[in-house]
Amino acid sequence: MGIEERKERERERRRQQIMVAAKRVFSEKGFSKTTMEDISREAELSTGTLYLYFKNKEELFASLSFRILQYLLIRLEHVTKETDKGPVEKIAALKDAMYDVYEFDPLIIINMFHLQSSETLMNLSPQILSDMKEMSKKAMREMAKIFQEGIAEGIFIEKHPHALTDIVWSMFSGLVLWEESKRIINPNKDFLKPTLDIAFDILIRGIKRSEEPS
Amino acid sequence: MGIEERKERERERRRQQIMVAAKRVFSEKGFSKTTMEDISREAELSTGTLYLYFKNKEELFASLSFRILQYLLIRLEHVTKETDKGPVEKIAALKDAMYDVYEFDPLIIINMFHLQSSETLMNLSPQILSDMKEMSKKAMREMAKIFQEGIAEGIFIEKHPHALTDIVWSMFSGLVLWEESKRIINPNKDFLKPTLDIAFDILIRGIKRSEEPS
DNA sequence: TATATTTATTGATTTATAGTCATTTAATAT
DNA sequence: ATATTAAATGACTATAAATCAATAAATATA
Repeated sequence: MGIEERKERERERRRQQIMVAAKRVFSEKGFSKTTMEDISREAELSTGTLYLYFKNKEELFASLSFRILQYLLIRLEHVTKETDKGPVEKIAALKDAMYDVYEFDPLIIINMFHLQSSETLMNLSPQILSDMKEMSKKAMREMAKIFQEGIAEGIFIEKHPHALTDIVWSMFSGLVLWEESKRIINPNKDFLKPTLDIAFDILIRGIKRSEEPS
Repeated sequence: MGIEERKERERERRRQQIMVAAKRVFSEKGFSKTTMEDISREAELSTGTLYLYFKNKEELFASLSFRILQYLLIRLEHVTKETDKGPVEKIAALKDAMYDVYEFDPLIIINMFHLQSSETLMNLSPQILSDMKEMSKKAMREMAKIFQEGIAEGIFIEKHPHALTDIVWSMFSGLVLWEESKRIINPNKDFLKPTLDIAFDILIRGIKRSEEPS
């Protein structure tokens, strides 16, 4: 029964081949200006074939986002595992992880945030949607750990860790999108890094319990 | 020369008529699922006419966003003018203003944030683009005033007011988008208000100078 | 090895919709 | 009453997503 397995491998290969081509084109042209024909040309396949592996354009794009989220999750798990770091340092590491992921492919990240909408998500197949849901749940849970730890240690004030996670994530995605749209007016200026630093400074100050004499 | 003036008024009327129809359809179906034909049917006009008043679908949508930003600006100006309030209270009022604007038409706001991307903005005519730019600059300047005041009074820590403004705006838009995309998975749960409250609590704590004995 | 069956791929075709433009209709000026 | 200008129309064009009947390739069967 080796044939079935090889076929499965080949199928996965082709899927990856399409994703590699798609990533190239999307990164260069952005989501809406990329056509399925562009991708099929880049992948040296016909348009029809793309639809054998991905339900539609959105789903193909979502698969790329999924890979990036996978990578982010690994980075986050690494951060929470570092036992030598305290919660405050872990939040700084969290920021770095997020920023690194952004830098890895800004355009895919930007578009990912744009497509993170009901209009788009509802076009995905239940399988992919549930995979994405699972992945982001895991990432959020990982981040929440840091806040839980800080609260447990009495370093952070008592707020729902999940709410804090939502805030961090929103702040990050919001800043990425806002700085990107500011760049249209001022193409040379990129304040993402410094603004993100300030945002995290404030966040840490804001959740830290005011030191009291012991 | 009264005819020219009347014509101008009529032209503006028709423009508004289209925008009213567009708002109805966009609010109901979202940006991408709305067709220009839908809007023209709702406005009881032909498709061609829409293009006499708006360069394209994005520009028609942007005009709706523009109106909302205008309304937000008025609210913000009101907040900064309230001399009886301190900077901290003004930030709370800022949050309320933002949330009210969101509640006025959530779908338009959500889509506005989604379309706040280079891909879309570059499709707008220079006129509209520069109007939008001007409007958001004004809104940002208004918000920055609050931070400047707080810093001048020694209540807030010394951070660039414009960076703080960017952070507040990003946090708001990020939360709106994130809570919306969470609603696809959990349609009945809406945590925007409480999470926004927590976010602003943390922000205020984070920018407040720690009280020192005088 | 030759033939049948299954699976993968193709690209021409269908479908949908944004945007255009020649024509018509209405308003105003002469 | 007629000419000119402006506004509106909707059939048409262009583009791109998605489909599907036809074809090619791979595998199983005799």
